[in-house]
Amino acid sequence: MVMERFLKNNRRHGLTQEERKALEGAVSEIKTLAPRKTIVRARETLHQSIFLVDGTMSRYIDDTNGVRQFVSIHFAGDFVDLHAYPLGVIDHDVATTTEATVAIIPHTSLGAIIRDLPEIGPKLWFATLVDAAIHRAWLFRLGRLDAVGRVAHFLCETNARLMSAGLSDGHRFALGLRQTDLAEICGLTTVHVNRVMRRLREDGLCEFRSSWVHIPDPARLAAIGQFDPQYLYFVEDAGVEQSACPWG
Amino acid sequence: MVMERFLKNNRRHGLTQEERKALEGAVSEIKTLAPRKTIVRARETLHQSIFLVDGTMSRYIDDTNGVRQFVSIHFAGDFVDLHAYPLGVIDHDVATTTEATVAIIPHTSLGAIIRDLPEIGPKLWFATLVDAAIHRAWLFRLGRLDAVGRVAHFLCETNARLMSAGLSDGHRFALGLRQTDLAEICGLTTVHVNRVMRRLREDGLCEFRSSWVHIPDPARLAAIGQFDPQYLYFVEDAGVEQSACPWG
DNA sequence: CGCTCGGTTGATGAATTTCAACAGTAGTGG
DNA sequence: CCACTACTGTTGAAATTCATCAACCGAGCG
Repeated sequence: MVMERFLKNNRRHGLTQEERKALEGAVSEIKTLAPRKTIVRARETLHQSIFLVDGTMSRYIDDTNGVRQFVSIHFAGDFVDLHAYPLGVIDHDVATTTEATVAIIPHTSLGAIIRDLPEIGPKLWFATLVDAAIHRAWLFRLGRLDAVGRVAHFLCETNARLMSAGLSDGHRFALGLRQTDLAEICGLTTVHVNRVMRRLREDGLCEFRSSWVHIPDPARLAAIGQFDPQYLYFVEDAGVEQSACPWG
Repeated sequence: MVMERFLKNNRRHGLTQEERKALEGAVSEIKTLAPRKTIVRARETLHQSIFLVDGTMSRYIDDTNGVRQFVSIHFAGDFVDLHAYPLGVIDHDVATTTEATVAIIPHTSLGAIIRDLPEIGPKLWFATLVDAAIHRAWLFRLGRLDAVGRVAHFLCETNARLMSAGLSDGHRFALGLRQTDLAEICGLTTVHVNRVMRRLREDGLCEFRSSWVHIPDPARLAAIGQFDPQYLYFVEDAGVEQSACPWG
């Protein structure tokens, strides 16, 4: 049951029972990682990828003064650095934020599975491209939203992703992030994030207390953050014609 | 010779002669597109992808007021929306910036090629993941650099990419972008980009004249933009051990 | 000539950072 | 139980960056 959440919500790219079994059979090790540890460093050549079973992890790039920019945040069910398989070398660091349970999958095993089950390759490809789509949404967030909008957008995205993983009821979820982390995600200072959080709290838009987040009115928060979950690719729009992708 | 530039600079993922021929044979149409036209809209289901033979194109997301954020810019040799093949539906708009010559490749043909030439799939996957790595660099740029740094970083990246495509000598290149475009790339206003350009000009770091860019001292500009081209994945570091990727 | 488009400049104000200090909470050891 | 420490959150004041608004310039072109 280690990978039951992987691609769970996608009709078109969901895994078959056989494919899921094969992936789980490829797990070489399951381990628990301490919180706030860097697991992989930029420029490393990787021979394995990390599937996140429980907890949260992040990917980030530090500037020359050590100021950090998160480029991704991952929850249970995410294949955190699957892109290291085709890329070989990685261009950013990977770390835990909370304590995390991870399944390690060697790239040699991945290669074997992809050869044996030709339909799984494009599904893995798809999974890495959803990460890219999320990158694009983050670009929009940083480039075009003000501080309140950025935080609101991130919280909406997180709520949507955690809902899809069964980890949010749509209004409330646990989140192992500090205000400092929000700052490093949203390209702001900690001080300013603190002011933004107060503003959201006073406006009844979001409570952020002791790692619990409560969103009374998700629609209103989404409006402020100009959030539209389409880029998360959870479900195909009903009635939309399928593309010609032979693996579709 | 339509696709000669594609993956040209990558030793590990470079195409074989046979693979290149197959891709070129899959081209259903070559056409010239007028500048500043939107070619694909977000949420469209695509049955073909665009390979850019000549000119420049962009991908962008508009906010609710129509203010634009570029998420990607493409030059000759880029497979602009190859990710539409696994994704099916696209999460952003695609447009020309200059007049552009493009080769259209139907997804059905792509599927056939990938079935026939099993080694090409991972190379295409790789190409889409380099785009994702560039997205991450853009996130760093928007999140952690000030206005001067952002513009400097973008110009360094563009110089590096155009050099790799044989379109820059390392100091000078043509660029069909206005200051307004730089603003939409860097998350700034046009007015502020103008002031940044003046500053760079006065400091002898960059001339930006009538679509020509001149960079007298790329190293100094790179320092200001904290630019490190590793994320472009042009060449593998010599001596770095290869990953276990069976397609490597 | 007058139009349009892209670039340029100045004045002003708002958003955000910076620096600095302090508060609350939990853990730890005496 | 208290003192001490460490960590996260909170607040204030000042400085800075960047956006906004408005005007003008200069080249290209009908």
